[in-house]
Amino acid sequence: MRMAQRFKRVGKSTKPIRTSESGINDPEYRASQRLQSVSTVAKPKSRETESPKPLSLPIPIAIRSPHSLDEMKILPPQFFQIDALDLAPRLLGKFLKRNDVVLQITEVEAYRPNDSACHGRFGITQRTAPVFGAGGHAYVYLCYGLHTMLNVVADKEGVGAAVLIRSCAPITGLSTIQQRRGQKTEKPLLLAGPGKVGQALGISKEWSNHPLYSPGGLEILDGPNPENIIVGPRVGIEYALPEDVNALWRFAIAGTPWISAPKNTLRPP
DNA sequence: GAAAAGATTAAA
DNA sequence: TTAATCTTTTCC
Repeated sequence: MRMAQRFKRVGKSTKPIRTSESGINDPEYRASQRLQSVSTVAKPKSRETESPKPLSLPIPIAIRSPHSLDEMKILPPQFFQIDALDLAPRLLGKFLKRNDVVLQITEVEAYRPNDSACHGRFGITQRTAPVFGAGGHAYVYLCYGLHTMLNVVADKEGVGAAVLIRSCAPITGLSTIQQRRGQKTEKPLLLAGPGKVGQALGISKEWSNHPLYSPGGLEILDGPNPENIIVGPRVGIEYALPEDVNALWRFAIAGTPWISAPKNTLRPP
């Protein structure tokens, strides 16, 4: 029943992704992004025999060397204080860190003001207050009475916007992740899905409003920008207005196996 | 106060 | 396909 509804509406819109206008104002941060960013321009097709699918995201240097993990920089508050639609794709490739566990963000969704799918649509309540706070905090809530969902609050204070972390790739602390998840696998079953991310990080709604830019607890560290991104309509929001259901506000790293279901609604922008 | 529904998951 | 499970929001 719900499955049928879920697949009924697949976004056919060709509306281009909104690109950053205001962007990040900190010049120092911009410089560092330039240095480490990988080209986002699609490579020209040299041969027709080439595989149509892009290869998996290259393994970040940080994965191989714990030493370089120590040098990874925590992202400043201003990184998050932009439109959720700009922030969402920028979070791809970044790292979530809690003690020994480090996850790389592979799939996200943007939720914004005047968005009938956003939890902020009823205004400030006890649960949603962090969504209206300054960008860079966590918004954590319980879904279906079972699952802990982690969002990154976006934009300025007073704006109700956030980015849902839907999937991650495990980087360090695999055994801790497996223990918390109750799964011994290393396959995407381990971390592809928003409830799984919250469980793997061992967080509860008590973590809502936690600052992600402060050392200690749960942090977001800088990471490489993905080569290519795929987009699609958001998942599980059939109750929303059609224009919001159809908006292509779900983003994922192209080629990564760490993507939640349904995958067939994602495609190049 | 009661009731419905939910940004889901794993197992059958 | 369905049960699990409980908080939030709405409606009477």
